[in-house]
Amino acid sequence: MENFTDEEEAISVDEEGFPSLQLPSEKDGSIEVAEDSFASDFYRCGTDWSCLVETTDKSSENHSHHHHQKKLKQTNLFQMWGFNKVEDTNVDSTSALRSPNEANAIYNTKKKNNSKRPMLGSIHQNDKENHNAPRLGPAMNPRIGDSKRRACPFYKKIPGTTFTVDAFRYGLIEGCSSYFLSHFHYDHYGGLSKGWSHGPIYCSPITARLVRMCLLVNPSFIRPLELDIEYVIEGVKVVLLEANHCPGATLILFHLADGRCYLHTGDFRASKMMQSHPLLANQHINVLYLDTTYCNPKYKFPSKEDVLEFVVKISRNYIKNQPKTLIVVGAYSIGKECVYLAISKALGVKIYANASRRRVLHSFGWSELSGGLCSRGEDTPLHVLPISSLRHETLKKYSETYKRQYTAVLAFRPTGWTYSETTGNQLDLIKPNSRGNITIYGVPYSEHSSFLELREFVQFLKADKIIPTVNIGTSANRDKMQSYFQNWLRLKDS
DNA sequence: GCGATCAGCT
DNA sequence: CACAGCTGATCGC
Repeated sequence: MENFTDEEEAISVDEEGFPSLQLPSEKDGSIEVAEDSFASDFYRCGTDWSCLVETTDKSSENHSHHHHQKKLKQTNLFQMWGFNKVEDTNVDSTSALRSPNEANAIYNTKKKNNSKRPMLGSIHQNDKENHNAPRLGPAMNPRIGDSKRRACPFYKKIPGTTFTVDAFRYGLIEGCSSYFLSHFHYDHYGGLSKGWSHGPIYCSPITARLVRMCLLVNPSFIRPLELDIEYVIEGVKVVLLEANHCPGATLILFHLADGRCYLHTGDFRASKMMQSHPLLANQHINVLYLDTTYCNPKYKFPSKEDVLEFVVKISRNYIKNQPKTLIVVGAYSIGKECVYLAISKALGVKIYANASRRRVLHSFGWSELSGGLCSRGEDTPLHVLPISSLRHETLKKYSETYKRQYTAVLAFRPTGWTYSETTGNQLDLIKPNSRGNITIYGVPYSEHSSFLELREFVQFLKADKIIPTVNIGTSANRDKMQSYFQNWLRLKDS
């Protein structure tokens, strides 16, 4: 995922998504720092971004620099970049006029699968970066000139190339001739639709199929790349690697002609397998664009295998005690298939999913999964439902349909993580939410790296520079993450 | 009228 | 908390 949640001080940026440089021009009034020199300075520096302060600007960081060093490093840096508090005079004037959204969605029984919605109900309509971070101000959400369109943020652009990653919601990006898509989740493909015409889209074969099937993008723009194969695109060697996230998700490795090497993780869950991958094992990485979703020590969760084992164990127990139990697994779009597949295999039952979901699941070309699907809910006690319907009321209503066959409902909500200080790694401490004959388990089946997995990956890769791509909405978060990276690499080296 | 985008919410 | 959206309202065309 990629989102910004916290508030951010208002910051100004240029049209490239780089923070705008508004240096006090005491020399001659003209700012001579060209955009690319700024960009290259940015990318040249290591994980210690503060080196930019010294090399580029000395005037704006003179006072109180020495005592609060740690705290002010990035603050000063961002100040240097023009990340100053500025008045947000450019507020979208129309937004103030909009009537407040009453959001009174009590019970909407209207059916919604009849329209041309691409896949599991409606899948492309909203935009997380937009609404979760509108107060980022123009910072990471820059707008181009007066228009309402945001500019592509700098960390989605691969320096030294004409490539961007997961940057479809910015219209035509100047200087971008190839658009990479790391995986098929809304917050990454947002902006892609039938009318896309801004350039070729490079992605894995599975993602390519989904882009065509679900978004109806013109196939002439879709360029599937096999995993683990080196392609040369505009003089840059590119390889997609398995990301261990959702089906079709990839890491993207860029080998520039000048020898520089960049790795973009998209969304991923770091694993030991990645460390033995021949293309990563002995590869010096200059810049790592890192999925930092759980880059905080409070996020400790078990391996996928442990969670699957737990889910299977619970399912078996329920069936044993209550043979007439309907098992429901929640899922949104793609991802977490293993949860219901594991139950299906353990209990020897088929998996029911609605037609649109089946279409998507079949498109993976994963025969084990395809073979386990069935199209009639009456034929199996294992159902996949949208995660939004995993609530007591909804499940109760749903089970009414099958009341002849089932007297109880056991539901699993693989929420990525279920936070509980005490639970931690110990799955057995997970308490289900039960009401009547409906039981809902939240299980920490994550498709992002845990804090420790992230640390291990970073220490393995030893990239010169790390650019986090998630939770970067506040300078406090950015500072915190950079200091983790520094510690991880310092302790490892010395 | 349609697709895209918005705020609010989970 | 924050996963990866969902929903209804509104905007631009």
